[in-house]
Amino acid sequence: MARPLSAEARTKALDAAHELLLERGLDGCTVEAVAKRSGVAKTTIYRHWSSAHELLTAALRGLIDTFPTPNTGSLRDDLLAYFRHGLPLFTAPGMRSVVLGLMRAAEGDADLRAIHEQLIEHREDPILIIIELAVARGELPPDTDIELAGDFVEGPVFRHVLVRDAVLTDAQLVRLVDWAVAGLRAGTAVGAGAGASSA
Amino acid sequence: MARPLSAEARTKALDAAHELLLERGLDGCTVEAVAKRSGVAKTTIYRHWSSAHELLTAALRGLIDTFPTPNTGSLRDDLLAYFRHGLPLFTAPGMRSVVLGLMRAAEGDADLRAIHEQLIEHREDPILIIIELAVARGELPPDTDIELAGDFVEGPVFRHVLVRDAVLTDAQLVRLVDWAVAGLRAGTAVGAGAGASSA
DNA sequence: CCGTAACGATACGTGCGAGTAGCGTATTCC
DNA sequence: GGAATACGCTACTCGCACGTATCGTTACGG
Repeated sequence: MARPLSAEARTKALDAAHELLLERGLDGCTVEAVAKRSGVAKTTIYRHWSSAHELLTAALRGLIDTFPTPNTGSLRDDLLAYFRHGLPLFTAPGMRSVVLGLMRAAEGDADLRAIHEQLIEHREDPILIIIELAVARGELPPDTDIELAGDFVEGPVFRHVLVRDAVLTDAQLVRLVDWAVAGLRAGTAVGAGAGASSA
Repeated sequence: MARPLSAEARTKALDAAHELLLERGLDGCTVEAVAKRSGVAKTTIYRHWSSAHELLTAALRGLIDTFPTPNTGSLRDDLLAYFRHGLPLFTAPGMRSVVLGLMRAAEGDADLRAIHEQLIEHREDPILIIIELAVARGELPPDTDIELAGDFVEGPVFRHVLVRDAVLTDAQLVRLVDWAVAGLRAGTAVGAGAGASSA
């Protein structure tokens, strides 16, 4: 063999795929669109990835490896740091389509399902790690259902940004986080409002 | 004119469309699929609806007009009633695809956008009405941001069911609702756990 | 009871993206 | 420096859904 697959073509194609994902979402990230934008010929793309599917999953994996897992020692601060970093990504023009499309695709697609899980499921989701840390610190009750708490914390942001397609101001984010932390803390101390003595 | 458009064909097509939406989601509800399943010829479908788009929106509207707005006098009970009724619909095999696809489509599609808003936005969303009632009753602080509270309350269920595609047991639902109510109540009465003296 | 128009069936044409084939050119390993 | 091979390009087939055209058939209304 005289000539290896060029890293340049690969990089250019992946970059274009990332751009298309962010700008036009999952449906806009077709092989033909990637070829057109990147300048890499469609045939060349098929030399690097055996199918449109593999290109897409590769591009997606590249995108989701950018979420941080803050550890400030405070649940509230961890959550704020996480959301403040992740929000711009979620609010990219096509990112809603990516996330939502991913969920749809996850229904019947093994490869996308794996990405979906890495994006959202246990052990890979920074949110869950943040909550586990809070439980370990004693900031949350030891019997806290981690994954359910993850829904409780991240769900509101999801709904606001992805479902309602609304702008989430920092003040609103802070309020959501405060509500969530208060709710989780009240989780055990049901009968007593005493738990709220935190602030 | 000698023969009106048959209500039977219309009904059969809409029924098939509903089935397809619930079973196979937005993408599975094509004119050809509706024709095949309903036994109504594709040409006939186009006599009733001028485009695939109109058929789809008609079918969607038929689906979303089924959500209740309970008013038990208790925020907690209203929320539980709402979710207990709505959950089976959300968890139909294709319903996630419908809701999520709707959000994606809502990005650029005027008609779908209208449905999207009816489904999720202000004044049409039972969740928001439930919260408004709670505020009016004094169960929640008068300065509560209704829509943000809607995110806070419904978001967790969305994430659990739609995003994570997990089963939501009734015990988990109760816990989420309790967390949410506790969080919202703690909203203003920050310094004092006193507000929780309700229960 | 007769005409009108909806009905089902079939066959098109269109658009678009996946994936393939063949060509001439450029590059890199040996 | 030469052989192998990736590269870009063009052109193609295929599948699928939309939407239209044209049948013969059937049912309703006047």
